[in-house]
Formats: sequence, C-alpha cells, structure tokens
Amino acid sequence: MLTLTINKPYDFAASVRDHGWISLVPCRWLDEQQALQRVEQLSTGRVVLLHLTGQERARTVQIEVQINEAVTAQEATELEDKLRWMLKLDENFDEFYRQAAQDISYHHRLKSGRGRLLRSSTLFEDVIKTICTTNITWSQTVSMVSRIVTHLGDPLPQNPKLHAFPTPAQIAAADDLWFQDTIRLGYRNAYVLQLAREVATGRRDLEGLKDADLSTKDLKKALKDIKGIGDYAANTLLMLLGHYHLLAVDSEFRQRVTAKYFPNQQVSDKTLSEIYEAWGDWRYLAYWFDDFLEEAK
DNA sequence: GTCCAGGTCGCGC
DNA sequence: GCGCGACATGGA
Repeated sequence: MLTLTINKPYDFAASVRDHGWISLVPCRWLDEQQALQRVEQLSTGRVVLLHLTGQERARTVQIEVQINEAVTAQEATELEDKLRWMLKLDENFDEFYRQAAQDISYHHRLKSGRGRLLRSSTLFEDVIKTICTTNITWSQTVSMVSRIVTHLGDPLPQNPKLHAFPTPAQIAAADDLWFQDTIRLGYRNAYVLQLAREVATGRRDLEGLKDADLSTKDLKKALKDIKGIGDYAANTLLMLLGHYHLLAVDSEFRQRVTAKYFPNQQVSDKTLSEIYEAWGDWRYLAYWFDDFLEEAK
C-alpha cells in the first residue's frame, strides 16, 4: 500500500468526481467504498489495479492507495508521482480559495476543499479524451473511450476485462481501416491516429508540456498545433494543466450561463464570458463551480 | 427522414 | 481576422 498526503482543505470524494473523467475508463468510482479505481500501466509495461480512498486526519487528508499486487520501490515511486499528478495534489489553490471566500455561495460549496479536477496520468490520454468530447454527446464520448481502452490497452492480468489506457505506440500500430470500423470515432479517427503516430515516433513531445515552463499563450499554441484541438479543447487542456485563466466555451457553457444570467436572451460568447471576468486567473474554476440548476436530462 | 451533440478544419473573403 | 459548409457517429 501507498499513502499520499495533502494538507486540508481537501475533499477527496468530491474532488475526484467533480470532473467527467471519473466516468471514463480506465477510471471508475466505486460508490459503496467511496473509492477511485484505476487501471494503470507502468513504464516497465506492468499493468496494476489501483484503489484509492481518502482518510481524514487532523490537518491533512491521507489518500490510501491499495495496489493489487506487490510492486518494486521504483514502481511505487512512479505510481506516487503519477497519482499526485492525476489528483493535482501539488498545485496551490490558496488564492482561488481566498477569492471564493469573498462570495458566500462559492465559499459554501468550496470550503471542504474542491477545485483539483481529475486528470489522467499522461497528457496523451487527456488529449485523446478531450478530442472525444468535441461535437458529440457525452454518452458517445463514454463509448468511444471505452472502445479505445478495451481494444487497444493492455489487460489487467488478474481481470482481463479491465485494461489500461493504450500507449501511443499501441494506437499508432493500429490498422487504419480496422480502427475506423472497430473504434468508430467518426472523423476523429484520423486525428487520434495522427497524434499517436507523432508521439510514438518522437515527432511530438506531449508529456514534455506537463512541466515545460511556458506561458499560457505559448502552451495554448502548442496544444492547438495538434490536429483536432481547437479553442474549446485547448482551453480544456489548459485547465487540466493547471491554467485556469481561460474559459472553454462550448454548447454546455453557453446553455448554462445563458440560463442563469441571461434567461430568454441571445447573447454573444464574449458577453457570457464576461460573467467570470473578475475571477482573473481562476475563471475556469469560477465557471465550473458556479451553481447551475441541474436540469433533469 | 431530420436534427444535433460539452467543435474543428479548410476555405474564401 | 471572420463566416460558412463539411464532417463520422449514433441517439432523439
């Protein structure tokens, strides 16, 4: 077992579920156990099953990580790094909480320690998942990601129904027609295959962007250079990378912000975005944690 | 059948 | 820089 520690405020159960990624394989939320389950492939090639739960302490929250089999010290270190990244445990949210405290409604929702939206262990996985959210319904996003993982990712030895997210090389090696007929990403097939081949052959360094000391502007330029990543997707990925300055404006954003602030009106994206102007570096999270009435779908 | 979904690309201006 | 049609897939 592995233990990760983070200072309060931190709400484990809320944090890992506040973003839709929790519903995409190889992640899963186990409600009875209040646990995050994930299949992860290590750099050694080994595939393990992780089971994370949060335990309250006086000033900290301990995240206990159960691994389905013994791992080496080196593998444990790799897992710890990946999990701290996925849960954003080492990002500083103090300034965000300070601003949220000025607004009683935000303060009430965030005081338990939220804002660390779940991301994947690799930027490669996050880019592909983001491409699978564009111009499509969420239920189809779930299906597409599920096909990518089950057909191309390495299985968990102890339970071959579960798979890790495929490596760039595994996707890159797929036959184009097989991919089109089996994975069925629509016109996104070409984008995903192209990206996987660029990364697998070393022509594009995606993971290097994770700790590159780039301005938001330069990081966004690097993301939009990926075929299939436009303004919405780039801003979504910037959020995942810890840049919350820009809003990812999509149909959902327009619908929610219009319904709350401009009911029965037709307003521009610019006007909608101005709602969160005062949040400065934290605009994305201000939108994300705004209280929209969840309409029954 | 038709429309459209948590958009993006490539084109013409 | 902006407007516009095409785009694969599958559910409503």
